Amino acid sequence: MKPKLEDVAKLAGVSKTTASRVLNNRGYLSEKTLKKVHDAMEQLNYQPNAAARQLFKQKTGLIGLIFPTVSNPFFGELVDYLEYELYQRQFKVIIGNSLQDISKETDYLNQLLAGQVDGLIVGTHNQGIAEYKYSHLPVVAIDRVMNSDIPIVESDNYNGGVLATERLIKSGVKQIIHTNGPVDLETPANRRRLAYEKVMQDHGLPHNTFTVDFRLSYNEKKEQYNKLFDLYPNVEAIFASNDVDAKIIMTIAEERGKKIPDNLLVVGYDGTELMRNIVPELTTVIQPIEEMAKTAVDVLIKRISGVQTEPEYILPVTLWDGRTGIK
Amino acid sequence: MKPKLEDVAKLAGVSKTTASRVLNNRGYLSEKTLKKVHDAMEQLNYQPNAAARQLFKQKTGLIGLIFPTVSNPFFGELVDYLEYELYQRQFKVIIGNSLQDISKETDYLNQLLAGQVDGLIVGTHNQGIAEYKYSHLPVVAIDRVMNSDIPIVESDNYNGGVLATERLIKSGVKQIIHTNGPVDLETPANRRRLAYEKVMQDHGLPHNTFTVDFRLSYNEKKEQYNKLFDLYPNVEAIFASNDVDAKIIMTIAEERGKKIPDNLLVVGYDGTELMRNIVPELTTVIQPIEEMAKTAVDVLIKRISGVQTEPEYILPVTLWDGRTGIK
DNA sequence: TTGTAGGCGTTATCAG
DNA sequence: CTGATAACGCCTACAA
Repeated sequence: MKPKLEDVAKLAGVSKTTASRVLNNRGYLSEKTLKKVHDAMEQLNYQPNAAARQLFKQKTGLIGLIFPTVSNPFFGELVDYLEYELYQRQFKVIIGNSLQDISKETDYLNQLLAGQVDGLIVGTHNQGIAEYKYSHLPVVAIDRVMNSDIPIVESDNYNGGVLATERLIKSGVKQIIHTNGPVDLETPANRRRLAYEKVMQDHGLPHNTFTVDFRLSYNEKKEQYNKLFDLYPNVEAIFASNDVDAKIIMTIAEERGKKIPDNLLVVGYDGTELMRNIVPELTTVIQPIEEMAKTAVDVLIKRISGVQTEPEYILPVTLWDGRTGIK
Repeated sequence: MKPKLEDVAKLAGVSKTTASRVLNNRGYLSEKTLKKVHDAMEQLNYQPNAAARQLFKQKTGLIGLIFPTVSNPFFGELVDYLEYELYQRQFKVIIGNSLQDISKETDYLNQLLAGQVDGLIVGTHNQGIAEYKYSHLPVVAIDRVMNSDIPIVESDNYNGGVLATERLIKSGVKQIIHTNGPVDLETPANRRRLAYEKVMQDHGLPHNTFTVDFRLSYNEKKEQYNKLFDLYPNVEAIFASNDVDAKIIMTIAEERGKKIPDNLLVVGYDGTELMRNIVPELTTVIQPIEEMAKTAVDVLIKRISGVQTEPEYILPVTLWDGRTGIK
């Protein structure tokens, strides 16, 4: 059905080898055969078979991206930039969203490690993935601690925590709550919490972190955040773990009669282009998503080519100073 | 470096054939060899080579997804569901974001048509893609007209347009503007415009559609929407082409001193989970994203198995009745 | 400048 | 129950 190189060769009246040479511009070809072969390829609408090439070359031209879900704006934008950067370097991208299933990450890994991809960029929240160890596949982690062999690209979470907390303290509020994922997850995002705690302590203020699992549905999250307000009725400010949650918190606060920023200050985290454009009033910490993507791809390509890389790449964050973080 | 089946066979003291049988649970195996081979596989941490399999089987287990960008919540959620559905059926997913480049779509296509994938789900906004014709690859389009051979999965855009327009008219406003992409793009989304025009006419009201290209950056879009207000200073309501733009319009309106909903009604389109949760006040038309993804995958699988399919699948929309659409 | 032959790793057919 | 062999489509020594 689908033409192969041999068909092209036959039609052009040459050997497979010659046809292959034309296909890859290798060696010396006479103008005449060049044209013959090109014509034949066109006529048959020939496309070289990817699997055969991969088998021979021992590389696939594919990179696997494993992230919780592209329906979250942060990961959506990150994956978008990653795909863009990789495309520039002739790589295509296989994506796996691992949020729903804990087993799915492992499953993806096992399959991808089967020589299905030339490298992996990972930013999942699941844990205990021993599989990474067993592979010699180049891997880069984004905002996620895997193991000592795997380089991490991350934004400056500690400084982000400092910026957010200090912004809130400046308005003179005392009761500032931080929301974050489970502590036991070994992620650089935990440094935001450390920064928050340190800054609060330095100012002689009490710190309280309210834990909410990433994986919860929107309704479950709303329930949790309602509990936050029940638990801390006098809360004056919230430093949320991400912008989506920050906005949900704002809505709940308003439902409960709290005006923002008068009765409650809110600072988010991530600062995606989307959120900055549709909720510009939200004060937030901007992660340099494009830079993170670029760096991750650079590092991965280096690893693929066997070049040495650093264990950690920390990129600077900035504060988006909206109306919700100051009064 | 990486062990192959032959290494496993050698270690287990059997032939490649037997090892392959164990790997695929095919035919009769004695308990003893079964164990031997399994042990060997474990010991070597064997992973079958994907390219070799693909070459032999003539299928890749991959589906290509070509969409404008996953950083838009609608496409993000859609891709998320598509990936989920396809994973359930043992397919992995290659994604291509074609928004930035016009040539990128063509490029992706050509590469993917090279037997790199077993099927394609397409939802781009670019046009004039002749390549689809030349391939016998199973393709399904989402909300996009390709050519007569390619089935379309879409939500009921016409009814969506009716719901949105009628919602606005109910509040007694007269000057209702609709925003949409370029008319010349042959997309089912144009039916929203038709519905809007028809409903307005039926009510004896004037209709005006304001064209804004999808591909514009956020800043360019803001500029455009500012022009909208300059052009129609007395606008009373806007039926926007999507929720993100609707929210941007709301922000601009408020900057210009218009209170919503008192001085301006706004209805969006898409109704993603994200937007319904972070901007619940926005009245919008909900596209059944999950159903669309399921249907698209069903149809694609049918096509791959050579089963006949309908030319068009239209799924019902619903109205999300927020505070911005009524006064 | 062009052709022949063998191999990339897997699976299926056909004997045994 | 198990093993040899050919084939999937492409690419590159090596020969001519």
